[in-house]
Amino acid sequence: MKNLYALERARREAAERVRALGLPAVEDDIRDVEGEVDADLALPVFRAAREQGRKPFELAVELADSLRQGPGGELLDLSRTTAERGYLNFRLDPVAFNRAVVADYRRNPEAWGRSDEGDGRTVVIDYSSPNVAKPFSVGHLRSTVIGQALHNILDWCGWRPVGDNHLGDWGTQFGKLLCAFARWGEEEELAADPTGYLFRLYVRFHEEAKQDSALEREARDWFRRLEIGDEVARERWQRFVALSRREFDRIYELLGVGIDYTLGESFYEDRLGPLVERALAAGVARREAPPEAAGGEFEAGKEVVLIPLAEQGIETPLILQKSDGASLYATRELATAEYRLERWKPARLVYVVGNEQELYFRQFGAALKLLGHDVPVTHVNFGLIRLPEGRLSTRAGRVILLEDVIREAVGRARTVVADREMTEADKDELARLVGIGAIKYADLSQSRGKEVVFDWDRMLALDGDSAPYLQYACVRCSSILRKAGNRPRTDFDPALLAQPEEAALVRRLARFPDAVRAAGRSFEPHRIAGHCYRTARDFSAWYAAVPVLGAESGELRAARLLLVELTRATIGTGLRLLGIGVPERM
RNA sequence: GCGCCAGUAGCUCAGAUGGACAGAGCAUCGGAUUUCUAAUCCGAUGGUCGGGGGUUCGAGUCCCUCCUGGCGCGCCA
Repeated sequence: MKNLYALERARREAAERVRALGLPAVEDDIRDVEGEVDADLALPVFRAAREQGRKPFELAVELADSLRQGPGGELLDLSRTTAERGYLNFRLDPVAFNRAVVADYRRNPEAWGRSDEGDGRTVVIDYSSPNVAKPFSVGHLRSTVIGQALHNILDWCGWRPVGDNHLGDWGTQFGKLLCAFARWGEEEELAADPTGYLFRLYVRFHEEAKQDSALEREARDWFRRLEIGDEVARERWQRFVALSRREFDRIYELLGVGIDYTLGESFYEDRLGPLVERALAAGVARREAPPEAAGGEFEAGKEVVLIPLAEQGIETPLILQKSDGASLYATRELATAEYRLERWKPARLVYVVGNEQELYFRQFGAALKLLGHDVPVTHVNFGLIRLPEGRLSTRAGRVILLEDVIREAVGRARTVVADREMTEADKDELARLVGIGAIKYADLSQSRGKEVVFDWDRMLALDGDSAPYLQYACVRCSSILRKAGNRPRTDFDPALLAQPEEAALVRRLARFPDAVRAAGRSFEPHRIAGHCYRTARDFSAWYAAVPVLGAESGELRAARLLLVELTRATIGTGLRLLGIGVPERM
């Protein structure tokens, strides 16, 4: 038996009542109403009217009349049902609704907003996935922050999420790095500043390769040596990976991100050959000489292994093996997917990867299906972060280091906090929560798909629609509850919450479970961010208008204290789902 | 050339499945603090939703077309 939240029950009730009058209304047809319309829930009857050959206006009036005269409702005050311009407008019964919302929360305060949509099914989420030997830039931030939020959200929606950090620790770029290191590498410099130095080598490689075409060939050969297990290549590669991972771990620590598994591309190395053979044997893949145009750097006449996808409506085939026998990103991805399917038996695979890989993921999904795996693949895409002067490019050395952003954000927050009455250590901790929260919120509060032009002031906003605004609302709640002794009374009637500002706040809070579900279904964390922001706004308005601790009666005070607690639970949970922490004081 | 994404207030963005007069933040202007934290609240100014057609009782949302920007299109990841 599912526990439905108050708003769902109200919608169901409205739909049932309408169905009882002979109209095929579904729960989803009932809309939440907000703003100046004089209603809480509404049903447009235009379609039904058309099917019955009636005028919408008349039908709505007739329905409203019947409902008004019919039996009373549970959560709806049917006596106040009205019709207006083709809409059937419902009113909640404020007494019953307030009680229901409070009861929903009290049933299990720790699980407020949870649902069982996922039904315990497993979903593997591939996110963060930075490349070894490259600095962690703000570009990787999006995948990391969105992925972690989705992990939390899907968990709250009843899924069993498995996060997998698919480290870019294999591929041609390592050939380049090994080549560069063999030519110009200095052990002392590597020891002094591992990732910085590797990055400089990588940039230098690309600069010199413009002049010297031999370098590209040399790099490919180094990667080939790595793949066949050459000892020098192996040893150096292992060191590069270890040094980078240490660096990444430090950044995840700073961000407060913890990913369930970190299995790099190299982990799947021994599955690549068999995968290609199997694809060939099954007739899914075939050998083919690449078109002349793409030749040049490769030996003419040699064949690649590819999966043709024209029948799937994709003109570009997916190449599994280069003409020199080396593997590709796609080969490793397919092997990775098979491993994940075997190990975790997921009902869905999710990839938090940038927009630019849209075509690739269509190819990947089609190829996976051809290989006999029927699991749905979701590409959770997001827009590139770019600078006003152009896109970020590791090769061109045009990067913004995440660490610099963090330092700047925490620094700005620290300035605001400077004159607070608290210990220096508490100020540091607070600045960290606020600064990092601001960075994450800037990313998670807007829809994923859009390109982002990097702007310090916008990313690090500390007022308005920002993380600190939400954190502040929570802190005010905590402060009130602390002063009330943190011991909530339960002997009051939630129906006492009848001021306009608190009625609005209760309705807002009641929508939280919907917001979480919507975020989970669409893989869009910003739906939760938006809801939390609106909640904080409603709370702040209420806070300014209505006294809590100084309420006229003990019972009213208790009721309002519960509203404060519920607000904190809502915004606090929302922020936690987004991976943003909340301080005790600000 | 083909494909994907985007174009909403001066700036940055919300507007899921088409629904009631298009909403926020910032900026600008004007107010609020002997009372639970002013990182706050209240109010005002500000939009032919890129242009043009179409479908519909109803379009920011769907279809067509054009314009602008970004990205992608067999041996990078």
